[in-house]
Amino acid sequence: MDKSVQKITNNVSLIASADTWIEGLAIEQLIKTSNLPDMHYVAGMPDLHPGRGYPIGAAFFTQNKIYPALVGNDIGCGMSLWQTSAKVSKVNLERLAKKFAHVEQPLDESWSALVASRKVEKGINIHNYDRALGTIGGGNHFAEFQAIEHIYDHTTFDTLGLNKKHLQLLVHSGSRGLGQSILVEHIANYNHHGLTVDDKNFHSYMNQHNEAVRWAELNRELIALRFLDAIRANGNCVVDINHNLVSAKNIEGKAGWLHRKGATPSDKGYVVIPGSRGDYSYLVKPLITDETPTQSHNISLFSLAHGAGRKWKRGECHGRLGHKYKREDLYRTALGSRVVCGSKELLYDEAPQAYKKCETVIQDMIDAGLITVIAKLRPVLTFKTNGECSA
DNA sequence: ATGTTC
Repeated sequence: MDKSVQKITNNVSLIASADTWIEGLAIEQLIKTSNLPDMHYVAGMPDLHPGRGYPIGAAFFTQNKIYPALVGNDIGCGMSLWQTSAKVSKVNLERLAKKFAHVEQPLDESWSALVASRKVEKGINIHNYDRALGTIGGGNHFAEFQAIEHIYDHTTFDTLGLNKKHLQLLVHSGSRGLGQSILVEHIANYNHHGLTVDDKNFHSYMNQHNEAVRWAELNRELIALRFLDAIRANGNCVVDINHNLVSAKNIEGKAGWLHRKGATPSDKGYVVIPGSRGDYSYLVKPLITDETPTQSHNISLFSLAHGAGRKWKRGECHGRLGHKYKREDLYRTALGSRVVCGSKELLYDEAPQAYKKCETVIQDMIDAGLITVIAKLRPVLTFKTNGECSA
């Protein structure tokens, strides 16, 4: 257990074994962030990598203020896993790949009634970003059909309503332009100083943030429904978990605010930790929950990795891979899956080579006593974008 | 990450 938990400073821990690659700049950013006023604990996950000033793949605990810049622009970004009714045995990859011509367009009128009622049910009153609702976006966002590669815990697998004969659908997306607009407005007023809990705008930010989280959840739901519709299947949501958000939390008896930036909550039930498009994803059971005796909640801050973690920066991947792989080489992966990605830059930026092997990240969390694995999922078809310009 | 880049 101890070999996968590094104590970086007095209040900074890192969930990673000594041989897991973590970029030096990411550690520097982690330490720098731990020195912000009112920062009590910081925990880096094994997928930690550098971001713009603050690291990605980490959780931050404050007591009397929040830092919207730590959450970032993609408020509510997360992962949802759906069990579909589509049979794995009937998959024809090339036929499947052609079914998603329309999924980046705004939802048409046939969705209006559903969208309107779901917005009311989720308490979403904002309408400015309706055109983006139900769309994946760019960057590392995707929708991926998967198949079960191996089941480690059959009881839990069955209890969750999963079926290995049928495809799963994993959706990674967030709050699109809505979250971005909330962060931009906040930074314009407060720069990176954060908001104290008694600031007149504290509740206003939190209300906007919470609405963006619900908007992102609805976005993933609509993306999943539209991908299911495209293949004429139906499905059920098995897990949905946000990894970019700030929420109230008690840590070691202290009431405060837990920021997660690319950090999956361990106190919200089962979660999926996705690998790159050429790697397995893992359905896992978090072990540090509100029921766990308080031995060391500040070590992982009720958080887990949100993926395999970037190894290479965005923008440098084409240069690193271009001489070895032509564009056509990247539409299939080593696991036999198919990739739909009309954007050349995204095709390279999100290549499997740009990410760490997910198994090392999973193993670090197992060794740290944070998770057990329920099932391993294999990518079948990853959808990024159809067109060059929409990414 | 981003109704997408001046």
